[in-house]
Amino acid sequence: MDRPTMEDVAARAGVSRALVSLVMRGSPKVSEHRRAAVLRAADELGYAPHAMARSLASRTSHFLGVMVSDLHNAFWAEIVDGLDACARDLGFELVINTGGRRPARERQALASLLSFRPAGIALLGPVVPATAIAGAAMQAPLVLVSRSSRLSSVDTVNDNGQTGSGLAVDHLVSLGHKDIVHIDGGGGSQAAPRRTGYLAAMRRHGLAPSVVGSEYTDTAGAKAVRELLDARGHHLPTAIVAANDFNAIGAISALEEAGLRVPADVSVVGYDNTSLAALRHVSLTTVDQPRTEMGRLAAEALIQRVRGERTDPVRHLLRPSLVVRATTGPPLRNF
Amino acid sequence: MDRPTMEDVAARAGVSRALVSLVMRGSPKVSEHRRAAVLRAADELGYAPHAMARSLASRTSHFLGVMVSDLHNAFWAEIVDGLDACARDLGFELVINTGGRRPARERQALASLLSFRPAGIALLGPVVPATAIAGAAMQAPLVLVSRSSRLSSVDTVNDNGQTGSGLAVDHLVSLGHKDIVHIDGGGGSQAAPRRTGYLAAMRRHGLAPSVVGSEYTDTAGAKAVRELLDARGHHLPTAIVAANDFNAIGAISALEEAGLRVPADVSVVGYDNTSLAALRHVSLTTVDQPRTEMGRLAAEALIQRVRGERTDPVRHLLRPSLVVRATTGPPLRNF
DNA sequence: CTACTTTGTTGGAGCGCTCCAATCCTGGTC
DNA sequence: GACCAGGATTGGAGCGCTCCAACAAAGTAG
Repeated sequence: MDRPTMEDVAARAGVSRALVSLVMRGSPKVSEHRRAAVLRAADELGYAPHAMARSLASRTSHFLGVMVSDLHNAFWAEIVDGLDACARDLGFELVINTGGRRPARERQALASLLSFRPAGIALLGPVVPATAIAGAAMQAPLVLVSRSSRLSSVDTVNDNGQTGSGLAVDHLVSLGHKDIVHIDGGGGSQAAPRRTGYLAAMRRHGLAPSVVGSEYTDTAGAKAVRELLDARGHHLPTAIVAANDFNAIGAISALEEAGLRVPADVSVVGYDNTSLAALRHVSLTTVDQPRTEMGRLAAEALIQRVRGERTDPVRHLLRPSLVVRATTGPPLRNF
Repeated sequence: MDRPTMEDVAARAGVSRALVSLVMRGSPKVSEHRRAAVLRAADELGYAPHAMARSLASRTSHFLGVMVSDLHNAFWAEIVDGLDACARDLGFELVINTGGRRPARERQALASLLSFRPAGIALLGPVVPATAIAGAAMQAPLVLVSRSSRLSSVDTVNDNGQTGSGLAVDHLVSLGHKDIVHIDGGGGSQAAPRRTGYLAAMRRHGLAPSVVGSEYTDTAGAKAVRELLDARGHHLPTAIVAANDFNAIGAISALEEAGLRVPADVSVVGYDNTSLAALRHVSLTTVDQPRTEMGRLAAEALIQRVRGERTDPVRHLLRPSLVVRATTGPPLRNF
């Protein structure tokens, strides 16, 4: 398992170690003759550069550290796709980590990422305190996805949750709904703007808003609906704007268990357009965040900073869009 | 962004660089007095060790490279959980990568992981050719999850797909089903043993097997059912053993669209027990792989090799279990 | 034919750390 | 008070690489 070094390659090719280094970095100032010899020697020896030694010596690195808050949620996978595509185009690799949405573990994960001295750091939906982010931002260029910050040293990429819930409400109103309830995401990330957007849209349409507290899980969604059923009796709303897709699916289950049909009796809109929503069995009307684009913008922002092309912070606020599927329709009853 | 080095800490604490190194590595042979001084200096300077320099100098590393074939599939997230928990216990960190199920990209991802000289490598459901795996195994201890290998230098962790499908068939037979169809996963990983297990179980029960070719997606599952409907007309099977959960959900949608009820008309069993299956709206009877355990065993096997405690390959073949939910029941009709 | 570029190549220093042999202290012992 | 064992501390070499100044070789111009 003792892998060959540049020295070995150099010896075999009959050149100096520095020349091998030049070849490995694709320098143009190497004669074709020598380049071929070095490449052949490297190949014969099974030589592959040592990334650590390289970045130690050059005091730069060509990879970005990415901390994904939750590997279980495929939502982040598409952000990573965008991040990866863009980073790759610009000559960077991705090194991923996770903190499992637990602040203490995320802190460790962040420290571990930092200990590799990446060119930059992307935090996807982190739950660590702002001070930890500020600390990390002092060590490397940093971009935040799905979380905002006022620090001038960090860039952020978010979708406009306010606009998103607005789209959901507008859609329902245009179908003829008037009694629309919002099941909210509690303290979850982005729950606040979604709630605000719902309230603003209802006000804009001259309708009375109604918010039920909940969380980003399907069981919480089901629970919220059951509470709604208990509280409102037969005066159920005709439509629900759920906190996110999981929550929406829980809500739908509870509605169906109560003998109500979706969308005939109650229309439901989710948020996030997870792969779940697209399943034909679910076919959820939902708000889509341009995830790949978000990842791409995050990588771009990060690399601009890495290259020193920009020092002012960038705040991307992307426009979500509505994906209409089978869980919304005109209200068929009038309680 | 010029971070402090050991030299800086040493200067501030009034000791030598070597002593700082000892403190950082938690050596017992440092006086409490000095240790405290070093720690304080490090804290004041915001010093954090440079993982690369450390592993370059020590020629060992304390992290494991993990290539996840597909970040979109939460299945792997739980394997990573197990891997992470065990690795952490034994003093290792995880560095994650992905190749998006594309052989070329996975190759790159593997090379990139290797270039960091990790202590070991875990490949989760890789689709790269066996030769690439053999090559990687020469560079670092390697464990394969959800993929088998005959190489004596690599360890493997798999669930017993054959047993798994057998459990599904047994369950259905015990409910009274006789006409049980298997929708298979085509060339997908683990599709073959699942098919074999189905065939063996049907034979064991003296029933006639019937396999429909398909893939690991919900649209493929739906398509397979529609083909079944077309081909069999009113002679539909009373139960289906699907390739995996996604496939099962597609199958259920297609059945429902055709006016059939699940499980009243047709029972459906999935495979993998993804978080999807547990959603109350889905509530799919499925075969569970002990994922966390698989991750744990993978980490354990890897670290044993890293430590040189073992050179013989280990082949873990875990016993899956059946999770009965709402998509299976006794057959209510006799076509 | 000498002086000056240009192009290709090289040795050496050094990145931040670990590891080892050598050194420096203590306190205990006779 | 000299001696020693043992622990605590240190300088130096070196990990595999990059970078730079220096240099050799081959043109190019005067």
